Amino acid sequence: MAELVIYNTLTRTEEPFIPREPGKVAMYACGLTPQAPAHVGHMRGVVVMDIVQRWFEQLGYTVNFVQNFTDIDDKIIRRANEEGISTTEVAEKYSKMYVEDAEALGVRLPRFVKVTENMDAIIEVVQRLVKDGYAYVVDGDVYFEVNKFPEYGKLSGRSVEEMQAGARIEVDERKRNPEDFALWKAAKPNEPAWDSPWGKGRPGWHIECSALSLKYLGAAFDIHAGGMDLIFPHHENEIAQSEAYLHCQQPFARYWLHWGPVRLRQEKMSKSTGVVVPIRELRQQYEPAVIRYFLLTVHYRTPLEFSYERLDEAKSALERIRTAYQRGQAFLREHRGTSADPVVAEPYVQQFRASMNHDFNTAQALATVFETVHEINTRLNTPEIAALPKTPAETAGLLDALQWMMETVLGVPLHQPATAHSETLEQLMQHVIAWRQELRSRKLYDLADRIRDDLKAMGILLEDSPQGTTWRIA
RNA sequence: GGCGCCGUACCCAAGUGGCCAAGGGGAGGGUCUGCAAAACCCUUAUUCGUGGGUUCGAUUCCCACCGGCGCCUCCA
Repeated sequence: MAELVIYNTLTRTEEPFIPREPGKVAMYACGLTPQAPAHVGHMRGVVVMDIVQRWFEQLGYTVNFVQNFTDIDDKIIRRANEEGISTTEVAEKYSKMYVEDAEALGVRLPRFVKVTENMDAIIEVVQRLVKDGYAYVVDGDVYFEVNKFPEYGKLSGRSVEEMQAGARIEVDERKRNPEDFALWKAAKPNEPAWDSPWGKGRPGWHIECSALSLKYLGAAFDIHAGGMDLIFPHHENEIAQSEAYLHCQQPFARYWLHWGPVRLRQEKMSKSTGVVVPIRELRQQYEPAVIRYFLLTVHYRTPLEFSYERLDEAKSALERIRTAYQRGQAFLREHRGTSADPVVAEPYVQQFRASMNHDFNTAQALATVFETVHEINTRLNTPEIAALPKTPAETAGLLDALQWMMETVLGVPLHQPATAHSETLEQLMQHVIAWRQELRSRKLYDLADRIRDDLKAMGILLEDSPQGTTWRIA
């Protein structure tokens, strides 16, 4: 289990993964503020974490994966006012959409935790920070005092002096230092508020992730993940307040994993700029498996440029994999009862494992997938090899390996979603194919070709081969 | 201005101090086939932004420059 290497933002190096507790992985990812439909950038994080979870499971770990919903904050309040519904309704509406989108992409859901259901835990952390002198109260607000935490800046690699030099933000006069950040905000009139020792109010953005992750995972948990744009200030602040809370006796989290941004037309996809492709819309245009495949074609830390050309490429590439898998299955149906021989597949599996163990390198792992595909195609394509007695067993082994790589690890289905009328449609197609075959045997090729062209226009592809005609939906 | 990342073929994209610099998409040629599709074979980087340095040897390490991006403000 020790062969996994993870890039840790905290040390800026690749480190062997050593769990806090043998056989177990505790991980936390910063979720989103549910106030708008999720876009492709959000889904990248979701898919990356799903892959991470799946790979840990393949390595034999039991994974405890927690993700938060920031279900109360300024933007949710604004949204609630715009839509004329309550903040709870806003949060529920968009959380639900997010979960649906994630599930559509084949993601196994983490344990979701909400800020509004964990106020006690949050207040408890703030209280202790005030008591221990790391935080101070001003007019019902509570601020964390950055100067009290000497290691501030260790994640993002900047010093407090540098930040002051480059500060562009307006300084709140009530703060002792410009970098101090809010742990608790006093309620303004007509805002949702919770009781606290400092009066009615609600938590600051950073404190919730600290409180929730510590509550559900405990100190020094294994992996804290998020988008790269969260490194500063969000994660930097989380470390400061959490380690202060832990009296600097233990680290907050041990490995910091950050995925790269998704860009659109050379700009980061972001709600605030409006440069977004909502995943909802994209799902209308592309099968979720294609979207997921597209997200895996690049290493998770590399920025990913979104484009429809890339998605079309992903579609073609995935089709190549699926075609090989389906051909292989058809071949095996002619050789019922063969048990899989894993020997031929073994080198591919090993290579795939090595890629995944090297910081979850899915882009590299996909190269191995294609080598496996090539191996399968060659066997089926070469009559002398296909006729060998051992070929069915070896092919079965290769198909098992392919399925394991694609479906079990990468979570990309090898079958397209079944159509609603598949039973009827299948019967109909068999008739169409038979009639067309009749035309072909009478050499009425223009009629046969017209049928094929018409079906193609409908999105149904006919493929003739010496073994007969097959059909599939494009 | 500060911190950090990146620049590999027509496009996307892995990667390593020295074995032919993965893989995908696209394009061209060939095999099979009535044709098409799929698949297979061949071709598409004597070279990894530019210029120096370290080294027996660098695309890979160091420095400078050019170009692109992220963060420094809410952000996945």
